[in-house]
Amino acid sequence: MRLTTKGRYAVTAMLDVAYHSEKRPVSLTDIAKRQNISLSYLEQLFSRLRRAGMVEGVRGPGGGYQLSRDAKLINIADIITAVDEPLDSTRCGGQGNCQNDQPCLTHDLWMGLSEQIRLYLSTINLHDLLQRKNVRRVAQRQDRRVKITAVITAPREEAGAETGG
Amino acid sequence: MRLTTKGRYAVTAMLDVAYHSEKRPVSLTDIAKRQNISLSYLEQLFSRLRRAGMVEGVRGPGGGYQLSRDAKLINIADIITAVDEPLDSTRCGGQGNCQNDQPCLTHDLWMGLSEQIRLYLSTINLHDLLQRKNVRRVAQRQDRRVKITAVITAPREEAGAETGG
DNA sequence: ACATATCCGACGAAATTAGTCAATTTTCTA
DNA sequence: TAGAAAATTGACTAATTTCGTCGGATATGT
Repeated sequence: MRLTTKGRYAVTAMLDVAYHSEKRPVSLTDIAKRQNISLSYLEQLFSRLRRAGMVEGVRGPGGGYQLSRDAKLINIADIITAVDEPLDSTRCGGQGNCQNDQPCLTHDLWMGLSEQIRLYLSTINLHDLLQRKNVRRVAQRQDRRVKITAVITAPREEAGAETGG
Repeated sequence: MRLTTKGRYAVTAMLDVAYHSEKRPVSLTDIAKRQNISLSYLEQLFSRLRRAGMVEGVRGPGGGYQLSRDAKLINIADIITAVDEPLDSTRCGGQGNCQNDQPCLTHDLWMGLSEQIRLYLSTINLHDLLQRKNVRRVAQRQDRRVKITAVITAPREEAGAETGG
């Protein structure tokens, strides 16, 4: 279980989808604005998330992504492993070939740690996260800051007060 | 608490010191051979470990490094934080400035995870690790494979069978 | 004196991560 | 049917980190 910013972005984006996709799919453009992640990078991430069966893409205007199953059934560990390359074998992680085809001195230690992390993150699912007060507060702040493109054919409005907080 | 190969190398090297330094200091050259870590990289790591007060360097022939306190009093979390830059502030780790001076959506989640990892690694010290059967077995295998420079003025021996496994 | 070995800092290559760009396909709406 | 919205794909680039090298300086045992 590797921990990189890639995985963190993925979890953040999935949380955004879980929070906003009850009525309609969530476009990556909206996620990009709210979460300050580049659209192109989100495309990469959701390509993997989709192939991992965690989200479904809906094409065309008004489309976007939505969870492919209940938020309670998607835990954080799943999301992270979905977007990170499974290069457990190259590093000391997978097999015990860390030192000339033999396990290195601390092989078991890192295996145990990896398992600990996985266990911890497996206990947390998207639904749980959304219940947390801090998460909801941040999500509401983001919604206020960013005018999304929810109404499809709405006339272009001059959204004032962009710079303010 | 970041987890990189740097930290893994440091823990491995410290474990090597703990295992071998009961009688005399352990030279970085020996660690390099046993653990397959480059001497120059070890110098970097031990520079930090020394400044963190975990090891003491002994100069001159027969010198090397030894633990500065009992192996029971050195835990894994300490070692890793000693060699890794404390760039918690730049990443989402330290303050809550992950998104425009505000905490990002998953800030608390990563803080909690970080704490979990730290707690887990704090419970393991070098002495504990050395008691593990797998660790001892690997250490003994390494000792057989590598002829160390224990005897200072020993005549140079042609150590054969280098390419094999 | 000399060899061993820590100590120190700067440098550079290789690997990995993060992010961009360009193009295609699908689907909705008019 | 045209046009726009949006997913989908893959190659490419930039930035960062890791890993390792080099050249020295200092200390110390024989």
